[in-house]
Amino acid sequence: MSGALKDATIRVERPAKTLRELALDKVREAIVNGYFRPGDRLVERDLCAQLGVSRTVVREVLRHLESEGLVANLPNKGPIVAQLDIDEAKQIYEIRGALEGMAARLCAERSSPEIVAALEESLTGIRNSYRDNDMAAVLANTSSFYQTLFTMVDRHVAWGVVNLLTVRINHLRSMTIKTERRSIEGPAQMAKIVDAIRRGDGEGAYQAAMDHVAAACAIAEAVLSAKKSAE
Amino acid sequence: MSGALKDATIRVERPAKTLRELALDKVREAIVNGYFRPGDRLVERDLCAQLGVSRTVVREVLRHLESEGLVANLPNKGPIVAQLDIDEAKQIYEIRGALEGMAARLCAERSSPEIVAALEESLTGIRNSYRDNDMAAVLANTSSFYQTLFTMVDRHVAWGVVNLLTVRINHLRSMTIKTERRSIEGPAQMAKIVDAIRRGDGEGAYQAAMDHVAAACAIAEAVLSAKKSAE
DNA sequence: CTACAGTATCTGGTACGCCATAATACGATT
DNA sequence: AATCGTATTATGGCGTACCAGATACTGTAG
Repeated sequence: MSGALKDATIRVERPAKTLRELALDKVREAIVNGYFRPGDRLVERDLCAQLGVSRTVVREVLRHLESEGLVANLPNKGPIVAQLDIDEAKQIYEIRGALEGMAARLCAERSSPEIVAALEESLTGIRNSYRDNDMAAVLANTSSFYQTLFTMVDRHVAWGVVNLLTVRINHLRSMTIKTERRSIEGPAQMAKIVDAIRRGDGEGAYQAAMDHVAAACAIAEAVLSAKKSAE
Repeated sequence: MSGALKDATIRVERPAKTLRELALDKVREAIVNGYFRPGDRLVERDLCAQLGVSRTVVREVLRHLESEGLVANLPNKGPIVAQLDIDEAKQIYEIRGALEGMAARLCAERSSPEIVAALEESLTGIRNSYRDNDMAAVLANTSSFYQTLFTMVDRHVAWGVVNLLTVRINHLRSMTIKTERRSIEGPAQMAKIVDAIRRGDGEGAYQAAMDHVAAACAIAEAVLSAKKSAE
């Protein structure tokens, strides 16, 4: 084989996604962005019709979402969209704080121009998205910021955990970022993380990451209790 | 209805476990305790025969284990028992350290006789199990120790995460606890956690928990590299 | 208006069948 | 004999049909 043609060059890319994975993504997205509301029943045969797939696939998808914590299963009644109570949300924020703080500290300890550059790119993305009032993009870029934080120090498992937990509080996240002062304070707090990493200040990065999550948690708590008293 | 007969008294207790859950437990256990080895293919129809359930159930179980990280799915080849590489194991220990440290700190901050008593009970269980050379009991009691740590401060979500990650390194755990000095050092390190909690020393409890996990990680690393060079 | 029986709905579970793909074995052609 | 193409097999992916048991609903009889 010609040396000029690397294997990767001609490799045919196949979607390779199974129907199950497609359906999983669809349903997860539908839950996350509120098409299915918490407490809604997820009737298997209805989902079959809506997704255009068989019950076999739907059931596997529901199992998967169940183990992700997005779907709860009532015995003899069937699956519903999981309710998120305020205490659980706080716990999730707390865990995120611990893990993101850990990742930030690691980034600072092995601080490098690449890490800083990658983080600043995400941060710029967030600022631009706020400027354009594109909240979906804010969320996506925020995720990307944290993903960078974890993957730059090869903490894929921790990132997986954070990601898993984050989908469960996604609708909270979309509410917190819309809060008035969040568009200023959020990026400012993240900039503090990056600064500490640039300085190689592990403890500072840890604290800054914790502070950022704590702020998000506080807003979420306010939003949730306001929503509850409104009901 | 007679007041003397409380509803709960006559309630017929049903397993309430679905076949799926039973099968899930069986397969998970089979993987965890080594009946299926890492890399083994898990052929659906074979599992049906071995478990005595239908393919639907088996498939749902495999999906579930996949999202737990115990099973990996090779495209166009099917599910295999996930391989655990050393780096991933280290990451899992690191996360456990962060979360168990967090829980220990919380326990210390709201230190109470109940918490201390519950932890000491588990600790005694561990010491007795070591004395009796019952390694399965050591594992169970160690889990119970940590479960207490988390549930005493109502951190069920974090406990769930730790539990999820722990099954993936279970065979490592069973190797580390068999190590010579672990029977002395392990309980000693855990006693330090309890002491710090008794004193209400949050930082000390955090450090002690981190140290304990770090020690386990070091042993696991040694075991793994020894095993690798033996191959 | 209430109690009860019947009915519809839905999940849990099973069985079976079809198709696509990958690997392997086998046979034919050069 | 080496290689190429084809048949077979193993297996996963997916769909459908069916049944049992629990629950929710509904209409009717008393």
